[in-house]
Amino acid sequence: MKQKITIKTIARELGVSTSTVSKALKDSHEIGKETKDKIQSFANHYNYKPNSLALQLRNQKTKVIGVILPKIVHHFFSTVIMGIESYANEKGYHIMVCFSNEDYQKEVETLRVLSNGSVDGLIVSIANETLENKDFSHFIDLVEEDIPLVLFDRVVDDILCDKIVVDDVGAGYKATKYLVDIGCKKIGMITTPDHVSVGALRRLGYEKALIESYVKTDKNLIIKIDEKQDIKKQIEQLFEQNIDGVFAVNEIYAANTMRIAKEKGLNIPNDISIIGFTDGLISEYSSPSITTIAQHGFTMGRHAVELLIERIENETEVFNPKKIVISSDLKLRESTKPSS
Amino acid sequence: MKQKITIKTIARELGVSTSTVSKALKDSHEIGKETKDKIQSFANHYNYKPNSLALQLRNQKTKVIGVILPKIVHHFFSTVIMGIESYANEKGYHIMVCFSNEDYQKEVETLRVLSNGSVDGLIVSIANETLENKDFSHFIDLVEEDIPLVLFDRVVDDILCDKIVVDDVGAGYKATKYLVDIGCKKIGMITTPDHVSVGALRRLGYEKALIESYVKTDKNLIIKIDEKQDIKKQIEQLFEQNIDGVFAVNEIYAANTMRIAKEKGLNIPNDISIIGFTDGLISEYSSPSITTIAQHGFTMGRHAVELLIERIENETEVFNPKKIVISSDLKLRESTKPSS
DNA sequence: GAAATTTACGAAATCGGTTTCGTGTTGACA
DNA sequence: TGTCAACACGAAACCGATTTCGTAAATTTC
Repeated sequence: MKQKITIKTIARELGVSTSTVSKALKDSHEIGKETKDKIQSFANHYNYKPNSLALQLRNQKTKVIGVILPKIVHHFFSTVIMGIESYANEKGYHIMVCFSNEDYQKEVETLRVLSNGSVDGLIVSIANETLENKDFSHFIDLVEEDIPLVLFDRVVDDILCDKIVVDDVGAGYKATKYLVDIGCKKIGMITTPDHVSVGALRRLGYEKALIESYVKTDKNLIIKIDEKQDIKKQIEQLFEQNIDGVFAVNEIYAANTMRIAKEKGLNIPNDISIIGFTDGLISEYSSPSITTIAQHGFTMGRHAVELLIERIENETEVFNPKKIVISSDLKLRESTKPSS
Repeated sequence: MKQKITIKTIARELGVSTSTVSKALKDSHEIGKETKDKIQSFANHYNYKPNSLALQLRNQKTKVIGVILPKIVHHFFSTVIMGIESYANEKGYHIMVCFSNEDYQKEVETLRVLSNGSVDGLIVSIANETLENKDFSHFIDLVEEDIPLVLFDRVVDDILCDKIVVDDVGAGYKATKYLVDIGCKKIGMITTPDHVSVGALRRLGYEKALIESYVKTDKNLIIKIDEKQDIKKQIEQLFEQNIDGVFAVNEIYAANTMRIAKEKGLNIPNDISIIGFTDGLISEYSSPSITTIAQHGFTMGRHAVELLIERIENETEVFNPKKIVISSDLKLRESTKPSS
């Protein structure tokens, strides 16, 4: 290993003290011009870089933001990361990305490890298993330790911290309303189990739209996907009923639905209209392309990190959790009839 | 900010020295049972966590691996990250993820910042702009500083470090050969500009397969996509010729090709067979689903981090760069005729 | 020319741990 | 009873920076 050059090396080599070196490198007026020049050119020549660990320890901050996601192979989360990283970088922060893999234990462990000083704050979207357990003590502890925390997308109210969510109810409403407006009479919904808050909220929007339109809501039209089972089989049940519209809470479900519809010989969008969630590559490139709710992941990421950095840098501020709701848009494509 | 509890706090509170506390917490035999119990239960009660920065400074290692990617909204890179994170975690490492956004300047800057001691080593896939510039001095400097570095996917030989690549030539060959075998007579290729090594290598495989099959290679059949221009328009040129097979170097190009073919009223796979690259969600969910080369991103990530950790932990070992080639598979789907 | 000020630098504390080495107290043994 | 080892703990150095404070020497001021 090549000898790393530190302030001490420079001091020894040039016969001055470390304080002098430190000051010279920051162009302090305390140091004479000659000495300064000598030190600076030496440092330059040997490509001296201050050890960031030492600085972090001294300043008691790392300029690192921890990000914990349930998974990454998912267009929405990828875009959120982009948003986080982009603004964080502007502000001189870096991000440390970890995955809970939807696993409670791994989430707890990751939180524990990251909260020992390696990061200045955390941005988290909660794992499915945790939402199911309803055990949020690891987050509550974090908040009590005054470690800045921002939750996004999958959030729970019990945790006192800033939150960024999409307007899930509104999105569900918008999608369903559109299906009603283009003439769908029997609209199915493909969603997650109830414990996943976003699924539940989108369903509320769905029901609200139906009620408003005097369409009878029917429990059999709502499929709650268990991801541990075969997804296609579960969706197929929906087709036993005579549906002419489907609202799915993510693009995988939407794509699967479309595939099944085709296999059954249905024409999209004439026989059945489909709306998905997440404006990802699948929706864009499948054929027909899928009408979808755009979640603006990049914007969410930016807002999340903005709030977090605000908390990190103004610790003194009285705590008063904010909740930012990002509105979502319906992006019309080919899987729905035009509204005319 | 709540008072953070340190070894010093414990020492003061319990009337012992910091060395005693430190030793007691690691169950050293030097400390008497009573004192140990007292200290341990105190630490436990107040939920003491050793400050990781202090440890990192002392041990001169961070247990963090830096990962720099050109972009993330891309199935292949997402899976690589998963692979890296998974094995890194097993080994007690965390990953710090940054993006170059295909930008030379940002790559240089990121490398500079991460190489000041914040990470023990780096895993990088080179930005397009850098490949175009052919300026790799920032990487070469890194290697000279003895900072462990592993390149993957987009690599260059000038940099003396471990590398993980897919068998791009073999993959191009495999895909093209398959198209020939199912009877395609005029096979187009949609690739990247030459400076992107992976594109160039896959093209070599393509040409090799054609030559072997005594098919004339034709420059007009090869489209090099400029991502700054409209992709579809560039691909459409290919259709001015009478092609009956296409090999695209990623799934976006493949999906676009398929879309254009459909618009032109061609039947897939009967009129034209299409093979893509990257076994991502688009290939899986588009219809027809796309036959593709599976790159095994997860495996690549694992191999990369395995090599890196090996380098980090056995610094003394004589340097002798390894290059691991991951073989790729042709995953048959609906966009190609069966080989029968 | 003595006092006051400025200049230019060094010593030492600090961040939060670990680790080496030293030392006072015990107990065992001859 | 004197010697020596074992035991239990503390002092201090160290990792690599920053920063406060102190102080010789040079310069200015009256």
